[in-house]
Amino acid sequence: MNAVAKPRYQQLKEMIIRRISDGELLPLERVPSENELVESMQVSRMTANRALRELTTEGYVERIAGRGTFVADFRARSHLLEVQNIADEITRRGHSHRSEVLRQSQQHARGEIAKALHVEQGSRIFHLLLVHYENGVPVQVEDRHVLADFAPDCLAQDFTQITPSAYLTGIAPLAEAEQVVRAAQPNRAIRKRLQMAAGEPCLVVIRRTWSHGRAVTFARLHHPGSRYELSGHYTPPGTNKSTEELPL
Amino acid sequence: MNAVAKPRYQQLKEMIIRRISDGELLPLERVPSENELVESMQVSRMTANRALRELTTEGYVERIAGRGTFVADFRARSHLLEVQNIADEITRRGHSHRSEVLRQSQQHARGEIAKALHVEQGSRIFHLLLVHYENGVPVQVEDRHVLADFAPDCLAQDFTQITPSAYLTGIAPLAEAEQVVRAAQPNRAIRKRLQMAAGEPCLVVIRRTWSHGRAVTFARLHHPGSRYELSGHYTPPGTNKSTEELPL
DNA sequence: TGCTGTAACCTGTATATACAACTTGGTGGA
DNA sequence: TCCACCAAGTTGTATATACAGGTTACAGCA
Repeated sequence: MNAVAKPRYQQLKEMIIRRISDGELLPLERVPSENELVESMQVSRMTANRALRELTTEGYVERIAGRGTFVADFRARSHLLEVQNIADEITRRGHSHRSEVLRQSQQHARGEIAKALHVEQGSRIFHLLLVHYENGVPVQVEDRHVLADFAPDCLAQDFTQITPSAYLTGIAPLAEAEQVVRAAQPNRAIRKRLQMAAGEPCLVVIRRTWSHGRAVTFARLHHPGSRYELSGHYTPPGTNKSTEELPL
Repeated sequence: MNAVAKPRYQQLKEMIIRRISDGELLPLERVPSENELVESMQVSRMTANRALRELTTEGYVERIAGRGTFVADFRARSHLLEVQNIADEITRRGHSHRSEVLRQSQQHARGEIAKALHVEQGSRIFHLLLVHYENGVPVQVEDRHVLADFAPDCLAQDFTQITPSAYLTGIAPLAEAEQVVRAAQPNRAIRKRLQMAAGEPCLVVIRRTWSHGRAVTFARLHHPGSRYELSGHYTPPGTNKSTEELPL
């Protein structure tokens, strides 16, 4: 039952990973040098070296001789034409996922939304607005509308615990999806939510999903262009070729 | 132009990887201990430790405190119902692929072969017999028949450089494949080629491939049951579920 | 002003040493 | 015979030290 003390170098690694996951250390930001860790953490330089070296091979940081150690810049990658749960996608990369709910309200469908969901103007729908974070860095603003009578308990959900995508999949199988991908300049609100630099474009995915023959949800997903990409997967019938690994 | 000397620990790693890839060190066999490397390679124990430690995380060896370091046992895994080039599959795992050509001759189709390829008894076909090695360990005996008029220059190919699968794919797209998987006891010749223990079963894949509406090749692939498995991939329409990671 | 050299700091590698914990085989006593 | 104990060998971790080589900023000189 006694928890044996974890090795010192492992503690250092976990401490740094935590600071990255919490967003305290942002991509490209400087990580304490070996000598700084020697002083602040009371370890030998070789122990600090091992911790940082392993974090390098694990992809958390990058090291440049003569300059220092920096949080690795990651570029998220998703699969074109596959319905993805962003939380799964992020954890599959070994990163931490967190989401923030900005809006979770009932509305009446208007204009574009009503048209996309094939419902009458004024029909009851739920509006969700979330920001998804990968290792503390925002990677997606999810702006989603859901047919109210498809998911009546939508307002009672805690979407920091389960993503809307996972929640909706749990209600009924999502049989068909249509998505459009485009690049666009974000408005000020989106740019702020994604902590994007001025002039940086968004990758926008617009997705409509059908269940039991009904369009049930319509989502606009904004991703920061510098940190996200989609890759395509093409399988000719009977062969095993694919177009993975698209160039950036 | 001057090649700077590689680090000592890197030289050690490459030396050990080479001995594994050459088949000089077989799976589960003992690798020199740190202290033995200190003596034989004239390095400090910490350097030997780093080399062996990194080989562990890279999957080449396994270490057991108090016992020693051993070449990792690998169990090859292929995808069910996907036409695979075994050389690609092996190199994708980071292992080295080598193949040995045991037979490359012209024959006349008889019985089962003629029937499988939908040709008349006595039609000209080529017969290929190869053994594929992963890190020096045999993992597949490929017994293949190819329609002669589909691949007229088949006898001129060097199949140690390009696998029959890759060569045939290069001639024409393989549009359709049918495969049957079964477990069977190998005959003496197969057992010897695969260096299998007595009583160990084979996983046998029997594959027929069509191109341009014609069955062009028929292959029997024998794998040692203890070192090879297939995993299945199932994707319901419109969703993203899969049955990867089948239990052994 | 512009350039050069240098000091300070950084990572990368290598060694010697030390102790802890685990495994195995053998020795010796009950 | 059986069991307890110990010695030897192994990996795992931690430290102190040393030197090589890259980068940056700044002082000082032309």
